[in-house]
Amino acid sequence: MEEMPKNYDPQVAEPELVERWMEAGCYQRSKGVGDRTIVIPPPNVTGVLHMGHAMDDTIQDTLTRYYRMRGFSTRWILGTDHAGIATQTKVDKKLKEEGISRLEIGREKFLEACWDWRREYGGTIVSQIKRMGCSIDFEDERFTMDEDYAKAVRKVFVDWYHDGLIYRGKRIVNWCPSCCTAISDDEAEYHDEKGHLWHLRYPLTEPVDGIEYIEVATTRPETMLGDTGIAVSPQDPDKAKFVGKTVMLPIVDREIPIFSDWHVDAGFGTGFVKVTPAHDPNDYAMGQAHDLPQINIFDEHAVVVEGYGEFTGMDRDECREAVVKWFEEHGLLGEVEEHQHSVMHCYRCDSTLEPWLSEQWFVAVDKLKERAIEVVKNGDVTFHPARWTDTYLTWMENLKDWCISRQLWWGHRIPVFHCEDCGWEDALMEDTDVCPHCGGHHVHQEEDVLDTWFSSQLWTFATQGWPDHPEQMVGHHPTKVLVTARDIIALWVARMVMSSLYFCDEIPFEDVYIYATILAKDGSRMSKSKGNGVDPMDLMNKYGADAMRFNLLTLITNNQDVKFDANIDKKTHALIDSPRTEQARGFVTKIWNASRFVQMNLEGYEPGAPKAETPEDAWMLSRLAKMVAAATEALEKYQLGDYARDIQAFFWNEICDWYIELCKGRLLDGTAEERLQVQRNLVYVLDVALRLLHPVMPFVTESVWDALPASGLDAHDAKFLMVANWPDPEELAGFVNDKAEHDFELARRVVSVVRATRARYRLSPKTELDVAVRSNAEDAAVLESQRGFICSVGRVDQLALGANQEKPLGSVSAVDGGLEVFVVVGGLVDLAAEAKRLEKEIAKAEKELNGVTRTLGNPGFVAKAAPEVIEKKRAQQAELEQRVAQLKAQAADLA
RNA sequence: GGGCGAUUGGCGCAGUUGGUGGCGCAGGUCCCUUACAAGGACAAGGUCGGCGGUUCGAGUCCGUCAUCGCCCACCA
Repeated sequence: MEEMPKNYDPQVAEPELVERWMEAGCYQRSKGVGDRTIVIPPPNVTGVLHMGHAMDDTIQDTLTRYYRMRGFSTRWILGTDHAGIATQTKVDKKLKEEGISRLEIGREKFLEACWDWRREYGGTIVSQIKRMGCSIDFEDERFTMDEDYAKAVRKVFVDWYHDGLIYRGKRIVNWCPSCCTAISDDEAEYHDEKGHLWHLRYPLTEPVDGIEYIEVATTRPETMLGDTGIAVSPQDPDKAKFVGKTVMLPIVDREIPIFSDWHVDAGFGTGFVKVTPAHDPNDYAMGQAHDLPQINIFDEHAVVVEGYGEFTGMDRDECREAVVKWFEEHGLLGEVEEHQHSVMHCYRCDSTLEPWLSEQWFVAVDKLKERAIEVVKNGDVTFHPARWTDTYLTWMENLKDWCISRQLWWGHRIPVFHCEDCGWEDALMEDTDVCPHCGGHHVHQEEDVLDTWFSSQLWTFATQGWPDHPEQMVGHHPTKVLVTARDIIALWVARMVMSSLYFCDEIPFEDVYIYATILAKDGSRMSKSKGNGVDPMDLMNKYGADAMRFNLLTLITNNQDVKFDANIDKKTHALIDSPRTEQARGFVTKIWNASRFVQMNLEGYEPGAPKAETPEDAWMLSRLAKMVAAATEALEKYQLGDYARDIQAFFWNEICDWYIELCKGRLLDGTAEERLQVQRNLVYVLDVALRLLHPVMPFVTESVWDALPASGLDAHDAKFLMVANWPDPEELAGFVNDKAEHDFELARRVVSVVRATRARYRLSPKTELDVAVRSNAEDAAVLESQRGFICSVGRVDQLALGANQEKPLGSVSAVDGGLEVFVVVGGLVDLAAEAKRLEKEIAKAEKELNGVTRTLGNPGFVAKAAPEVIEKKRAQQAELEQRVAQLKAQAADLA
C-alpha cells in the first residue's frame, strides 16, 4: 500500500474528487429503500454564492450524503430561478451600458438578451455549488423558465383562473416607478427616514364658526393634487362641526367633503387627514367606504399626468417642492415639522415605492389557506426548530389576496387572452390569434408576467414531471425536507404548501428546516452595500470546502442568528482570515494525520473483525458504538450542530488523544497477533468514524478512505465512501460496554493525576516516576488489569496497587474518585506548597459536601424528590465524605 | 404597536425532560515524546443581565424590567 503523503492539500484533492464522483454517477438518484428526495431552494440565476447559500447547501448536502449512505433512494434536485425583477434589472443595466434601451428593442429582443445573459452567467452559482462538494444531480438541472416548467406554471394559472381563484382587480399596489412594476408587500423594505410633516391649509367652502380654513398634516404634499376628501376622527369632538362641510382644494379647485372615519387618529398631526384614494392604501380604504373618486395623478414613472398645469410633467420630488412652494406663496403653508417615518423601498433597486392604483391580477387565498394551516397544525409538515411553526401560522392566518402580476418582460407571461372585437377573455394553455368566440383576429395576450414566487411555489412537483409525467413523482413526492432561510417562510414555503395541496393533493415536504441567518462579525447583516459580506469562495480557496462546511455546521445552535468570525479587508472586501474556519481546517488535518499514522503502521495487515482484546479496546468500541447511535439520532432530528461538534470531540479527544496513543505500544512492540488485532481495531474504528464524518467533510474522508484498506466492517463494499453504508447502530450495539468505559475512566484518572503532578513539579515527561494507588480492592483489580496502559501513558516505572498501600516516602498525593494516588517525586516535595494545595482542595470538597448535606438534611427534599435523585445525592455525599477524610489524612501525613 | 430571539468566565458559544455549570479561542506553565507545534500535557478563570415568584431545589419554569438584534403591522 502506497504511503499517504505527509500533507493533505484540499485545493488539489477536492476538485479532483468532484470529477471522480460525478464520472462514477454518484450524484444521481441512488437506489434504495424508502425515499428521501430534496429539492434545492433554487438560487437566482443572477446570483453568486453567498454565506446563506453556503449554509443552506452544506446542510442539504450533509443530509443528502447521510440519506444516501443510509440506503434511501436519494436525490438532490438542482435548479435555478429566473428571478424576474433581479434579472431584468441586471440585463437592463447591461443594455444601458451598451447604449441600448429596452423599450427601443422591444419585448422579443429583450427576452433574447435575458436568455443570453442567463447562458453567460447562470452557470456561475452552479459551479460554485459544485465546488462545495454538493452531491447534486447536476445532470438534470431545472430552470423555472424551461419549457416543461413553463407549462406547469401555465397550467396552475389556467386551472386557478377557471376555478375562480384568480381574478383581476383595481388595487393600490406598491409600485416601483423605476422598475415599473408592482412589488408585493413581502418584497417591500421599510427604511426609517427623516422627513417633514407639512401643514397645509385648505379653505372651507363656507366658513364654520368664523373659521375660514382647516389645516391638514401630510408627509406627501404632492399627492394633494389627487385629494378627494378630508377625514377626521369620530372620537374628536372638536372636529364634529366640520363633518359634512366641504373644502375647496387649492391649486385644482376641487370641492371635497369632510367626513369622519375610524382610520383617523385624533392625536396625530392636526386631526385633519387629506384623503388621496389613488395614492395611499388607507386612503383607498376610506375612499371605498365613503364613495370618493379615485384620482390618479401619477403615471407609471411617478410623473404628474396631464391636466395639472405647471405641475404636469414633474416627478414626485419636483412636484413636492413645487406644491410646498405654491402653498407658501399663497400663504397657505402652516407649520413644517421634522418627522421620522418609515418609507417603503423596492427590494431590488431601492427606489421609493409609490402606492399606486392599477389593474392587477390576484390569487384569492381563502380557499387555499385552510388546508395549508391544517397540515402544519396536525404535524404533517413539521418545522425545525419548532418555533417557526408560529411564524408560518401567524402569516397564514393573516393572509390577504396575493397580487401576482408584475409589469416586467422577463418571466411567465400571464396566459390570458382578450378579444377586442367581442370582449371575450379566457386563460388558455395554448396561444391563440383568433377569437374562439367571434372568430375575430384582434386577440391580445396580457402584457404582464407572473410574480416569480408564483412559479417557484411549484418547485417540489414541477421539477419532478408534473403535470405531464405524474408517474415520475410516484415515490419521490412529497420530498423529505426543505432547507431554507426564515425570511422566505411566507414568500415561498407557505405558498409551496398551498399549491402542492391544491394540485397534488399532498404536502410538498415533510420537514422544513430553518437555519440561522449568518451575520457579519459585529452582528450586522451581511450586505453588498456595506461590503461586509464573506465570500464562500474565498473561504474555500483559503481553507478548503471541508473546513468551510464543517465550521458552518458547528455554528448551528438553537439561535436564530450566528455571527461569522471573518475579518474582511475594508477596501477590497477580500477575506483576511476566519479563525474558526481555520480551526476547522485543523480538524481536517487532524483526520488526515491520524489516518496517516494508522496507515503507516499496517504492515502485515489482514482484514478481520475488530475485537476487544484490552480494556482500552473495549472502551473504544463501546464509545464508538454510542457515537454511531448519537450521530444517527442527531441527523434524524436535524441537530446538525450537535452532530458536527460531537463527532469532532469524539474523533479528536477520544480516538486521537487516547486510543491511538494507547495502541502505539502494541503496534510498535507487540506480538504478531497483538499487532494484527490492534491494526484491525484501528482500521475499523477509523472506518466507522470516517463514515460518520463523511456527510459533513466529504473530501478528506473520501481521500483517507481511499488510502486505507478494508476494515472488518464490511469489505470495502463500495468504490467510494460516499456510497458506502452508514454504520448500523444496531449492529454496533454489541460493543456497548458500560463497565469497560467505567474501568477505563478509572485508569485514565490515575494517568491524569500523574501528569498533573509532573506538571506541578516541572518534571520532564521523560522521567519515569514511581506511583502508588490506594483504593478499594475492586478498583485495585481494575487498575491492575490496566497496569500496562497506566505505566506506558503515564510514564510510570513502579506501580503499586492495593487497599493497604502506604504512602511512599518523598511522595505527593492526590485524591480522585475514591482513589488516593501517591506520586514519588523524590526529595523534591515542597511541603509548604503541598499543604497549601491540600488545604484548598479540602475547603472546596467541604463546601461541596456541605451543600449536599444541607440538601439531604432538608425534609422537603427527602419527601418530594425522585428516589433516584436522592440515591444519587447519597452516593455523592458518601464520596465527598471519603474525599474529605482522605485529603485530611494526607494533610496530616504531610505535617 | 404585535411577535420572536439573545443576555453564561477576556472573546465566541453549549447547557435536551428543574438536581449548584461545560466547550473552543485568547491568556498562563511545561514539552519540537518518531501521525500531527495546524501538535501534546497541565493549571487558572463564572454569585449564568436586574428584580420578584413557583419549588425541598432554578442557568433551566412563570412574571416583570433593562439592553441588543430580528420579523410582522402601522405611521395622514
